[in-house]
Amino acid sequence: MNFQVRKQKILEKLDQSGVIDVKETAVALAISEITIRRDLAVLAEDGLLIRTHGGAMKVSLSQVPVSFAQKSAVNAGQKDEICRLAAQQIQEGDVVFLDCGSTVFRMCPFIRNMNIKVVTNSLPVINELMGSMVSLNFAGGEIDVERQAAHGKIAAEHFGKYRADKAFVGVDGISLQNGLSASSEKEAEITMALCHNAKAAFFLCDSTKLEKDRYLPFAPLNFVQHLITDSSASDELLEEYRTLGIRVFK
Amino acid sequence: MNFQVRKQKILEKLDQSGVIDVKETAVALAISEITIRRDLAVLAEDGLLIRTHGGAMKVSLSQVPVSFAQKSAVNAGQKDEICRLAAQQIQEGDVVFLDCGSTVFRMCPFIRNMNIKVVTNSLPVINELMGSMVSLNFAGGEIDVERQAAHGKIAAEHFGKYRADKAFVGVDGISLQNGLSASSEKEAEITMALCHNAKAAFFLCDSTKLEKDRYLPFAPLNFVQHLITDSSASDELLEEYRTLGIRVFK
DNA sequence: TTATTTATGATTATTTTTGAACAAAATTAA
DNA sequence: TTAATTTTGTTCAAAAATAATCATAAATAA
Repeated sequence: MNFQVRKQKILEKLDQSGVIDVKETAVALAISEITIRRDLAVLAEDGLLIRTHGGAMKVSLSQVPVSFAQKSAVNAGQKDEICRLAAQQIQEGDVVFLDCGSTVFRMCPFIRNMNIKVVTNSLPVINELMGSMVSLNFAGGEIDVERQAAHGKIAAEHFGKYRADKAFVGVDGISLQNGLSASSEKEAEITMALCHNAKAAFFLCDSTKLEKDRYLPFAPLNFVQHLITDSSASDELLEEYRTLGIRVFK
Repeated sequence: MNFQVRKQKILEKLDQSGVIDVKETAVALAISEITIRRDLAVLAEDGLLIRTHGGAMKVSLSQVPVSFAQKSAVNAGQKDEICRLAAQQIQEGDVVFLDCGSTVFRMCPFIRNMNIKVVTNSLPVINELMGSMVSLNFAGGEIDVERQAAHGKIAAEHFGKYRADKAFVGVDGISLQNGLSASSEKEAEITMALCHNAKAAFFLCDSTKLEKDRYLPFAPLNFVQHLITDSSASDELLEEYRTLGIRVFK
């Protein structure tokens, strides 16, 4: 086994477990420890890993986290439908707020080539739009690892510093009776911040979330101006929303 | 069997397994090793494969990673040395500012398992530390795609909202005569913002940047309290920095 | 045909890679 | 802290691979 093969195996193992051990690796690759050490020295010099006593640790260079991409694949068909509609509302030159939901994340492919400015608290959105035509602005603050987004007072305040033409927010729950509801205070706070500082707010809501209430109601239905949903939504129900003055896209 | 036929077989085998071995190939093609070597030399010359000691590998296997990772891998050995020293200055519970340079990025693996709070304007740092023990806070603002970081007034102000125990910033240039200098105003602005709001500022500077001036001087040398460099730095030079009251780590 | 070029193989010197031994350095345990 | 253990760096030797050189066989041209 030559160096090239060993290099592959070492990096592969490192990528899986994060750290490796000289002894274990020597046994695994059936080669002497001194050779493993020399290999690690070369790889460390190339910046592919960081040498530690007795082994090495990885420099994970995965720019786009995987977990979020997987989650956003749930109900992909319906979400894409909604996102296409949402993207159609955007015009060149717009300043757009995007929230950190998995639905809104899927708007990215549809707006990549638009000459617009996006302000968002979502790291996946930033990562996804990096290198696109879109000019980016991130709402700073404490990072919520699970949601991969900035939350809290500072993040909410950030949106207050800008004035957007349009805000696009995902909806956790909406009902005729109780209006908007969220599964966490963090979500609700950011949603309100986005909407207050945008000329128009578009609520993205796939049909499974219509007439669903979450534990925290945070805004009455008349707060909603534009609602975007998918083709599976019941027309009778949407008509009821329309009679309340909400513009519904489907 | 002529060269054309052998070439086909060699490339085919290489495509299947990724790497090949001179001896095996010689046996497989029933031809001498020296001829195989000559074949490989020709193919390597044409860029169809990469010659290794004892064989060859596919071109795709030797491909380098993405842009920021590439940059952070330059002088990786020296940078890691510096970063290890830098990480040793951090204590559990600290609030730490990290800037967006490629040197500071390499601190990440050393602080992953620390119970600290990191405030940074660097997206790679956030991505790298996501899912670690570290609590994260991103300095929002306009995103500079090239640097993969937030810059400008808003980002600088963000650091002003917090008080850090320690700030770690990369140095573009430093000299006894002209102090600190940067290659862009953006860099300088963020550096100053970090340092002003931290109890102690550590300047990370590999030995190649010592006594180098960049086009924009932005702070005198007495602004520097702590300087961290690598073992290649000249002791006589560092002594001069020390006599000026700077604490030098090496 | 013969002369010339080209491809291949064998031999040997050189270089590269690998492993072993042991002192130095770093880490861990006491 | 000091002592014990582990890991690493260094030096050297063996093994493997390569490059250089020359010789032979095959293909090509005159």
